[in-house]
Amino acid sequence: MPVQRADARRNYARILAVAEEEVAAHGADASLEQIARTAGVGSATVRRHFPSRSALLQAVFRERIENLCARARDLADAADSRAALLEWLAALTAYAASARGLAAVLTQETAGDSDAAHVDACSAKLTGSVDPLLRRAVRDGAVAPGVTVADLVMLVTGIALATEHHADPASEANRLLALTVAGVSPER
Amino acid sequence: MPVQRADARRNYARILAVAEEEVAAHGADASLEQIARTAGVGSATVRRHFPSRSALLQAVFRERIENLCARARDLADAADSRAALLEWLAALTAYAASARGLAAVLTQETAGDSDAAHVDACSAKLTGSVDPLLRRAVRDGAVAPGVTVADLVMLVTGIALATEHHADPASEANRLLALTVAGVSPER
DNA sequence: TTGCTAACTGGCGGGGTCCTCCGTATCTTA
DNA sequence: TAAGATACGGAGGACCCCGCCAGTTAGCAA
Repeated sequence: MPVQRADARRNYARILAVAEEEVAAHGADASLEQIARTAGVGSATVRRHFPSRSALLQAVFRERIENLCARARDLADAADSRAALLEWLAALTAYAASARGLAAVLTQETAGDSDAAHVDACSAKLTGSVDPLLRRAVRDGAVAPGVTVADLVMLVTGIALATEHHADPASEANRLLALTVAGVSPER
Repeated sequence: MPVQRADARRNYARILAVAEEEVAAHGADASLEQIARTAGVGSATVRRHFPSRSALLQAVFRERIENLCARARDLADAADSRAALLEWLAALTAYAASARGLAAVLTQETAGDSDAAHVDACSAKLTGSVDPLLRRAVRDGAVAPGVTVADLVMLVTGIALATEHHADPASEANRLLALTVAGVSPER
């Protein structure tokens, strides 16, 4: 691949910018057609750059995911491993609850769907960055062994999905996260 | 309304039966058009009996919901209130994970959506039946006060939604439920 | 039994989306 | 600047949801 053509790069950027707004406004099932129209390109061009809907969503949320990864790395050597993990979970929850569609991407991803072959899969990055955080928490006895990053991500995205239609998603998601962390009915 | 006409009742039943299969096969966003075709009625007839998609889903899952309610009532005076609640949660999880679409209905419902005016809203029934169970668990100190049935339902439906695309939804949902019950990182 | 009437029905058309194909415009490189 | 590779976008097919409307039918009354 002898580098991408200049106009292709331009269009890619345009589409991505429009898609961000559109997804923010209409959630994960925003109209690709509408995005193409607003971006002033043909619908085929959108499909060319983003073969599937989830590919587009992935690109849209890439930056946010990166932020979360960076956050995880920052927290990796905090004094209190449990607090660090919880803080990160809160951040993830806030993102997932506010950015409609992020949860949808992560569920498909985490579930190991069709185009998981996509190199820079969001969840893969997340897993890589958060794993140290989780490992420390497990080592310190704050989290039961056997719990994986994927588990945590699924729980949070589940919460985000379930609260999506709620009146106040963010605060409800927080409530549920707290409940999940503390346990609905822990032994003893 | 001088009672429903006989043919209307017949069609209602036909549509419902077909819808059950179709939803089981294609999840919550099965094609209404397809349902109409298979049932041998016009698409308008489907719409007439079930004004919204969620109305149809509600009807489809009404029976299952009733089962869950009955289960809750049976468990209401079990010896161990905690075990009873957990057993019920497991049942709910199993239902939500196996019946694609049930989770979707419950999330919309629990979130207090548009047509919540619908008299026999699924979640309303659930709440009514399960509340005693939860109250006892709270009284016995197994569950923190302030936790509502809606919270529990949202958690479980969230888990179901998040695991929907997973390879083995049922077992994964179970894992996550156990984790949620025990707490990801309970204090002490 | 025989109308009558209101409830019920099904098809049609409009608007929208997704997806694919293919002739054409544009960029890159020599 | 000319040739070739690359990307573009519109047309068209398939599907779906939705509202409307004229025809049909079930159930009530005489």
